[in-house]
Amino acid sequence: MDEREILEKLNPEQQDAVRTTEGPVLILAGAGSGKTRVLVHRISYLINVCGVWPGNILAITFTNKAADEMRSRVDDLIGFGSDRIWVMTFHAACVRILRRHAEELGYTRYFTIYDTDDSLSVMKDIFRLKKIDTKRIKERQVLSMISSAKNELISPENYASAAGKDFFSRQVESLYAEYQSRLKANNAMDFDDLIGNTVKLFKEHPEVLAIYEEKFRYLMVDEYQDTNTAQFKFVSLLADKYRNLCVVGDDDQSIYKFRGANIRNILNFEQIFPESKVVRLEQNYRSTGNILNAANNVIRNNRGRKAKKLWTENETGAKVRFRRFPNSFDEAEFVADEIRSIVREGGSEYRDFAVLYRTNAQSRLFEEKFLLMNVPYKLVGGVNFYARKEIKDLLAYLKTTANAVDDVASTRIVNIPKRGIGQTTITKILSYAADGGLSFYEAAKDADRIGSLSAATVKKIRSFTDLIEELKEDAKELSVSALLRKIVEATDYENMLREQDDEDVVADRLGNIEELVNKAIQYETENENPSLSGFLEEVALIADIDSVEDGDDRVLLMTLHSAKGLEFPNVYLTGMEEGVFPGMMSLNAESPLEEIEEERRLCYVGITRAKKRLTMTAAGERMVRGNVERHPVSRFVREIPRDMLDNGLPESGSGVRLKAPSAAIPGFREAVAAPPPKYDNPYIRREKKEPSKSAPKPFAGLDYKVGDRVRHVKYGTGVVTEIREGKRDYEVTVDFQGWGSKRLLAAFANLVREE
DNA sequence: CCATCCACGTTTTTT
DNA sequence: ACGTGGATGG
Repeated sequence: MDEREILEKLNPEQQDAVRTTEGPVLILAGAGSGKTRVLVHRISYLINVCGVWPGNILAITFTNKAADEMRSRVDDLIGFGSDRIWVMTFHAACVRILRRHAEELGYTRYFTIYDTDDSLSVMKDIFRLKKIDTKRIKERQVLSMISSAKNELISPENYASAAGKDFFSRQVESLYAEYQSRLKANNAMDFDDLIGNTVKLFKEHPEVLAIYEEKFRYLMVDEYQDTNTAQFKFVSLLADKYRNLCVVGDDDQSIYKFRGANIRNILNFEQIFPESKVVRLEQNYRSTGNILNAANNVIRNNRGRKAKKLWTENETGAKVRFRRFPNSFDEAEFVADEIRSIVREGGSEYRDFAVLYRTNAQSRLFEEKFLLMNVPYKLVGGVNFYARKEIKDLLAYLKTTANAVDDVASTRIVNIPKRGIGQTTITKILSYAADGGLSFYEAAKDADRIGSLSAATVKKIRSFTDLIEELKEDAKELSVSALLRKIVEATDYENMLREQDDEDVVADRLGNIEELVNKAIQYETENENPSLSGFLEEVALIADIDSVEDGDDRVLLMTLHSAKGLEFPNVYLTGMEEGVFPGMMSLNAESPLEEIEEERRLCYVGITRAKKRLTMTAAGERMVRGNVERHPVSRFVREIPRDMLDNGLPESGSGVRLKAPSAAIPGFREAVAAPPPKYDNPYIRREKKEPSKSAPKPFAGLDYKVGDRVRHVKYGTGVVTEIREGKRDYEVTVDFQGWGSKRLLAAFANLVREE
């Protein structure tokens, strides 16, 4: 592939970005402006035109999915030698470096990676030991402070000087120190350590840094706006010598401040690298004109951003739609129902749709309606697959087998299945371990030397250590998947599940286990030298979004955060309400202005996911943590000029004809026409009136009313308890004898009034 | 040591 | 509404 071929499919700015190979480059890439395309072509240009050796290139992303995508596009474009390029996430790259140099930092190369759950159990242990009252500080709170410190490269030693000398900071400081020493004793690193320890390695061992700065002469960082201080340091250390650092990002899509992302990394790039060149990619190839306009109108309300304006040559397309429903059930039903009808009409597939929301908790309603309406969906996020109990149990067995020093893993499973080893015994073993400088597992093997344990208890412990010893032997010959099967069998895991869970839960968990075995098999076939620790590593760094495959035809349900980097023909942006999105946390924050700007960027990300059609929805009422809340329409909706929105109000000659006046339900569909918002108090309840339930009045087109007895073909007879106006039909709630309360759509239910 | 029941707090977002 | 963790009793 020659220069002309590489450049011919790129616009002038993209070409500029690709051809600027030397020195620091900042590529400001708006949403949908083809930044992955630029990165991939730039790699190809480096190799084919500049003659760079593929092994000298490091391309960093945040998610495995992004890395996989870039890898496969690079493979397609380059072919030979492309496997020598490092295309991976920050975490994966750091792990790879750390494995090689773990000894320099006092770890072994078999160190384990702790997820947040593991960190939590370590911290709980520390709290127990130090007898800290969880009423005053919570483990999670301390962990998040530690995490922020690590993101800023603040070590336990200099924590106090950074945070202050008050009692609280002192306490966190000592907890941080204790936490860190435990991780080290367990030969474990948490996510933040992976970055932080690599930076530490580079700083303390210049000879190691020399290897990698020599190796990675060309660095590329995707989603640069999301880098934190530690990641920035990692990159700048590597780039310091040759200065061929190309970062790609969009300050308007910075949405990870909460986990330490430092937006100044991108805003100040030109100050930090004065000789840098800036390339702006502002042509959008993804969305229609209307969608892009909406996005521009929302994001322009933010201060402190790099000036830019996306434009497109794409068609204007349909107006962005906004619909407001009486409650969140109706909202979910509308979305499910509409997707189903559109797909049934033909021309679209389920995979063309995504439903986005602010928090994972909002997914449930959609799941229920989708299930009910037989719309295939895939839920992304929520409880991570690898965070499920059964998976963590089995992984803990694997971890104990691979790295017997990992106390978190071994204490987790010492009594799974029940072996009669309780907290008291564990504490005794742990204190023996502490005295002798041993790990929990080593101490357990010495059980007969622990005076305070009875002979019966020693025997129970023996049954555990014998099993682990056996597994260690097996691990030498068996594949990971075979080892997993062996563990399931030896622990009689299936029967254990049956004893403690309901039938359907058991089926679910067994399915998950089977899936884990499949992952292992997949790992074995995809890797040249599969190993137990290799598998554990891969599994530790995986996120839920990574499992989204193009193959299956389903609607995707996910948070706005998970959606970053993806695109869909049709997008539903749901829960557009003050207090939901922007979330109440941002509204009540110390510096709401800043936080709301972050929410607005999130909204911008959401809008720009849509290619053809964007629908925003809101609910007048929704359940939040068990109680009903009423929220006004999100300010983000109002930031889109009214004439650019299709708000569903009957216009001349178009719109849905309502069977009953919409005024029957206050606030319904009136949002856009409502008076301007009062920004100072988003919680004003502007809709005080409840739909009157006292006097059941007949609804047009129905021959029954609340209180009537009706007959249903499947459920028999029941009493109508509620009738509500849905999007295109009435929603009737009926209390059936023997079936309980059911919510039905009048048109489908065919209810007949009983005399 | 274990099973069961109740109270509590929890929720942004994720590598 | 839900899950966790603590208290209680077996």
